Amino acid sequence: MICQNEAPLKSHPVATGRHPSSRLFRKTTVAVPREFSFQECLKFLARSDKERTHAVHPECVRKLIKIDDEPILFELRNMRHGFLEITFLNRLVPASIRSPVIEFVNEWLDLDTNLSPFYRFARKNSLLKQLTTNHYGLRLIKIPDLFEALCWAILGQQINVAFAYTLKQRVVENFGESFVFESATYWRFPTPETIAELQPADLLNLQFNRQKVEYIIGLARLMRDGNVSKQRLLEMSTLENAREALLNIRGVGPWTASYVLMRCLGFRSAFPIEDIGLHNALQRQLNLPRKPSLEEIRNMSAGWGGWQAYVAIYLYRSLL
DNA sequence: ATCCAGGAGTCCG
DNA sequence: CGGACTCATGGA
Repeated sequence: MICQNEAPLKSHPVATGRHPSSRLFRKTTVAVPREFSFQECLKFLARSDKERTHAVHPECVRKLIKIDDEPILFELRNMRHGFLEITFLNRLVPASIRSPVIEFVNEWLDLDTNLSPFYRFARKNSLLKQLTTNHYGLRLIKIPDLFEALCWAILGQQINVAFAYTLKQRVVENFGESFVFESATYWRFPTPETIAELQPADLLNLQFNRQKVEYIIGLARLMRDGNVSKQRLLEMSTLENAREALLNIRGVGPWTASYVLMRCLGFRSAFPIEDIGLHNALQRQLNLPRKPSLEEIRNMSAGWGGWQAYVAIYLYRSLL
């Protein structure tokens, strides 16, 4: 019931008002690329029932974002025939908001990437062949918010993922911004400005250890003060330069840097090779008696044709 | 109970 | 520079 349309709606985009400049939209559409499966993306997004920065339902996903300092709650669903439908739930929006939302969706689900070369490449490699067959159409699902991506990686260091989601849920519900719609609450990850002002005890109470508290508050201050920004990282010409900049952040080591290069900054050749979850996934996919060594993985991944980040996402997916 | 978990910083030689 | 130690708690 949550995902049903409330009222009959005209074909998209639904506009009101007489003048083009004042048109308001309730819905819009996004074209999807080849090699795309909305259900595979939903499955990935639904990994944890403790995730609060989006809400997955059987046929759709809802997310709260902010555009021009305005909260925008939208719903994404499959339309078939190569389109996704975006419904603006909390208000009608002008084109000046519709465009950035479409842009956000494109980035979130990595819709601008042509996966045909990857899928052709994968046919020649038994591991990649089985991953792309089993999870056809899965995209590199991003965490577009740099602060959220870095915090999520830091939270995930050296603890099991289930507990990491518990910690993330607590941070979001204690310090994030929320919006209530139809008696459900939707959340945004807290801003650096908010976290930068916290006392260590605020996070220790949520069962963070002292290291993570120090890392996350320090990171929040760096970002609040403009010393670290997504734009600056994206302006760096190469993966190596962005990686160096990330490694300068206290609490960000090789794994976290690669993870964020992949999940937030969209570098398709980034690969968090130290990731225990990926080691387990590789062991299972390759039927190995033990986890592969770093050197074995380095050798394998060197042959993944610049699609390492996609391989990582498909490997994570294989664990669900 | 015991071991592991989608690591990173520090210290030591 | 490479290796050992510490952090610190939930899940299985």
